[in-house]
Amino acid sequence: MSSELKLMPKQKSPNGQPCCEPVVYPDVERTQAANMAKIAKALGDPIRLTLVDVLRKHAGKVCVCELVPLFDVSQSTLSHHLKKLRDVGILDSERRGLWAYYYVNPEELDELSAWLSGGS
Amino acid sequence: MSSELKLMPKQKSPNGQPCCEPVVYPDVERTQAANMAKIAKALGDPIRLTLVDVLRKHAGKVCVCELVPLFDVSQSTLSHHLKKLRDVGILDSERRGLWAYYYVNPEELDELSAWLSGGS
DNA sequence: CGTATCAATTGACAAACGTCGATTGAACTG
DNA sequence: CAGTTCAATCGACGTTTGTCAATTGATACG
Repeated sequence: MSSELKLMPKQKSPNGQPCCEPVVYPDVERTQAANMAKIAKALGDPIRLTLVDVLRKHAGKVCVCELVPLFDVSQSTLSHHLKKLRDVGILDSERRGLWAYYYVNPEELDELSAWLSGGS
Repeated sequence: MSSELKLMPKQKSPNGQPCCEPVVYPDVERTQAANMAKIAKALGDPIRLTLVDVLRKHAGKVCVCELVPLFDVSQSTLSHHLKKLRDVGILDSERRGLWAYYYVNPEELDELSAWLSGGS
């Protein structure tokens, strides 16, 4: 987990032909890249991606007790995945009595979404 | 790494109030979710995300020898990241003599991109 | 031929991950 | 109060990850 950037290739030419013409450089900032990678990583599990999908489509806040039976994993495992999504900011939660309700923070997906859509 | 889906919460009501009104269910198919999670996971590292960014912006095929000096990691580590991106189909490569050239398979990002953009 | 260069592979290692069962803590019920 | 229920946390486990140095394989040069 790092991504320090340098610049400029060396491009030795054995027979005179260069390996390539133009010099290449990154276009996203290091901090942008790190943030988007963090979001992508959180989405990089089928259960977590499905959780985000369910919560996004639902638009309201959804009780954990409704989410657990959707998956074939234990309650503690699902809680772990919810925590992971909350840790990176994709989800937020709210407690009401015994129950906990989760919902999506849509803005948190915007940067990655924009980048993926080809826009710089 | 699994994500088997069931259906229907149980929704016991201690005092008569249900924990929530509507029943929730996943909207993406299991195989879609698995595929998108695979792509997201591959993008879940700052170096790999930056590699995709560089190659996407560049539009032509880029020599590995130009990519290595952009990052503060060893040549073998970068090769490992490139392989990972190629394994999930985001990148393809082509050998010309001593050099190897990588380029983006843009369609491979479309499904995740569309999902992230709010479209089902 | 022997040497040099680029990129992929191997082997090692610590860190992070996904999963579970068991426990804990909080809040409601009777 | 004692008992129940929901969700979070803990402790353990096997697997995967990111990294490096060293090696290998392929190709080019003299």
